[in-house]
Amino acid sequence: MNIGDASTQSGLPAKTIRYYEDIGLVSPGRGQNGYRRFSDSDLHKLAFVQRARSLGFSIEECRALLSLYDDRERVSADVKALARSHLAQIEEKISGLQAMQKTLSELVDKCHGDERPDCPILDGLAGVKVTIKVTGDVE
Amino acid sequence: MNIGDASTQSGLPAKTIRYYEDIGLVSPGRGQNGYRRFSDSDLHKLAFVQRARSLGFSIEECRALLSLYDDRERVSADVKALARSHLAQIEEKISGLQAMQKTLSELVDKCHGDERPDCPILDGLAGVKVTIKVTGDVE
DNA sequence: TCTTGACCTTCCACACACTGGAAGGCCTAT
DNA sequence: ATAGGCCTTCCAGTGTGTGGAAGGTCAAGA
Repeated sequence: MNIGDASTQSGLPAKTIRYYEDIGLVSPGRGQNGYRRFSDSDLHKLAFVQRARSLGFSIEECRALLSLYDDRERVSADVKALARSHLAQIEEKISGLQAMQKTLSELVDKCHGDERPDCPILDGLAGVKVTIKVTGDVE
Repeated sequence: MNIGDASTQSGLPAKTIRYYEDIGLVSPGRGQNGYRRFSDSDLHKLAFVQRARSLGFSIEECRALLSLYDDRERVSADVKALARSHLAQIEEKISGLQAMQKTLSELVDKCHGDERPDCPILDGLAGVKVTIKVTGDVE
């Protein structure tokens, strides 16, 4: 199977597959014409990596997962530990993004968004403390 | 003010400040000795960018925000549109990460995580449909 | 047989936003 | 005079691909 078909079947761009070979994630054979030949096992690995990447695992984590996958002596505790650590990273990222979302949506809500230059978003970014506007007399 | 103090006051590493000058986000003057000299206005810009970056705005978005900040003729609608578009990107990222979190935590929950090689996480990555184990007779 | 077009190859450069380090100049205090 | 801490520039690397150029190969049709 040539790279085009491997690409179709794994859902990975041919360029990406070549890159994965470059960094040693897969090692397809070569035909006499120099074309890469992908075995079923190569294809499985590509699909495996595709799924792991889509769950946000880094390339190095994919490499570790692949070697666990290949290892019949593996202990599932190792896999679980890797997955949990990645899960924790995902959760941290979510928290960070939610904090951004909160701050930013508060600023966006305060901005009237009309033709005037006055803008709480820019004020917020400039470090101006946004004060609550009080209507009424102040002593 | 030299770069070290600008770094302390803006919360940005000196390296990053040099990089920001490289790409034209700030343009500090120079002293006779060749050292960068940061004015209050430079410092404001650095702090502005620091805050915008911490809200996840890209460098190009920061550049746009800075130029809106500098522009007395700006309309707040432009700022709001930029912020909203960024907010939408953040929310998309959150959704993507939450989907990963869901899938991954389901797999992690299924994995007993002991000394045996058997592992639903690897099975999931390999594309094995995880089936519900039914106890009892099957006809 | 020749041509066309789709496929494949390698190699180089770019994207983002820094970060590290080397080599060397400058400034202040002892 | 020397030490150290600051500053300068320049080069290279991070991670994960993506784009494009230049050129080889293959199968089908005229």
